[in-house]
Amino acid sequence: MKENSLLSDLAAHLFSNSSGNGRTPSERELAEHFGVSRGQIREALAILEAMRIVERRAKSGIYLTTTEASVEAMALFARAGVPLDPILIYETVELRKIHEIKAAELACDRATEENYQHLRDILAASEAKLAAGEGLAREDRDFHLEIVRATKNSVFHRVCSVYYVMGEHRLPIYFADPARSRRSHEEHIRIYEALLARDGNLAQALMSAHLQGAESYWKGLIGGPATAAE
Amino acid sequence: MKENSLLSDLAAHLFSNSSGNGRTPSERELAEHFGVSRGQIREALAILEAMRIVERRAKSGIYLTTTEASVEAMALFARAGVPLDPILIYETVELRKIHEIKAAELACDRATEENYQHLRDILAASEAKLAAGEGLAREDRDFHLEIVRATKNSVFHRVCSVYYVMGEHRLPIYFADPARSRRSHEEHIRIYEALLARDGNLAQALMSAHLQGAESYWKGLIGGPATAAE
DNA sequence: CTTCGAATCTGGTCAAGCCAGATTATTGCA
DNA sequence: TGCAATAATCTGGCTTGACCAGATTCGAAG
Repeated sequence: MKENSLLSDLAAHLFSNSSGNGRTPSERELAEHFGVSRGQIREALAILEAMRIVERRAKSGIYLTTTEASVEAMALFARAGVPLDPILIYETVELRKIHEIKAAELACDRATEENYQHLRDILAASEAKLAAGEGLAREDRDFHLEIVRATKNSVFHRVCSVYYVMGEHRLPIYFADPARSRRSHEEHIRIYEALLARDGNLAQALMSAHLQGAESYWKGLIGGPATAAE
Repeated sequence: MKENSLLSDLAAHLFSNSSGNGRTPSERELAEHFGVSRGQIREALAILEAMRIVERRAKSGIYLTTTEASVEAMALFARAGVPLDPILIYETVELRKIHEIKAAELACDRATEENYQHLRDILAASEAKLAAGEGLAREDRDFHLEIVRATKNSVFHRVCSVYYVMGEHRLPIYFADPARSRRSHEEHIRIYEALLARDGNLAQALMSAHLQGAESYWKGLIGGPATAAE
């Protein structure tokens, strides 16, 4: 959709065309290689530098940062349309479990009427989508993020948002199956009820079971964390 | 240190000089306002757009994205030297507790000899720093991140790295107190021993207590989550 | 083989300009 | 007066060319 092909192409090119010391081709060379002006290259490099993928040293050159790519980088790449390594998806699901189970617990203590209203709205929208035979990708994201929002921890919400940005291209596939969508929706309803009852233990358990579904799905798809087979 | 003043200045300027529809001044106006060329402005805008703070519509204008700032934005701002809202620090500490307690548990199952060796190296470096009367900011970060790394979940590690980037300017203050540094170091040792013994429950408990110290510190400093004073 | 200075390279920055669609102002008709 | 068609203007996207000054490199002198 909103792809920035130069950004990802450039990143790929830098990784494969850097010297032993991590120095990459010069801006001028890159510009020529990609058939664009230096300005375009500089703009992309500015982003890459902000992501800490690259370091620009004045009058010296551009160097790859040895640090592994940051979350920001992952998110930005995802937003630029760069596909995510399957193993990262699995890891992301594991993290989601950690985050969202805890979020469900905290939400039981901190959720306000506004949160509950939003959740009801989202569930109603889900119902409508299901009736229309459409996927629930957006509603699923909204539901889960609303629970995180109910923790009243904005950083928590921001962090979790990243997952959904990264999974933006894959969620629709997950929800393409009507039966899965229906089951997911019903689990959401039960989670909502637990939250409303402010039953922390139940909410955690339900959320855990709910996310287990996603985990098994991805595990089955990519062969687990240690045996990632195409 | 690595400040990009134009980036933060520009962001601030955009927020206060946008029309009702979120449209900001044009690139040419911004260039003139900041006394730089359009190229500089475009580079900064590219980053702001990558952070989803701004949207550039061809032949139309630059518009503020209504979405609240993303984690990437927070991290990038932090890296650019923009101070963090105190309330966000408190929220970050809460999140750290969620993450790192779980990380300690997982690390007990998954840590390899390499992780243990790194932890030992870090503890030794801490000892040296303490003897030299220096702060432990870097070693503290390394210790905690190594435990996260031991979970063998790279996304987990990336997410947690963001916290330390955001707290980069404040950690040195925390560790300026020798007594606090010493106590922190000793807690690290005990956590390491629990990890080595692969005692998940103990590791969790120790990590929880350890982070409680940081939480109280920040809570005392900013007056808690709901009563942020000054 | 080392040393030191000059030619070259590099990122940082600026200026001026063209393009074509979006936007806005203006004109002219009903 | 009201509105629609038209022209002038504005805007981001992108390119070319140039200058600076420190980093780097390379070759000549010792």
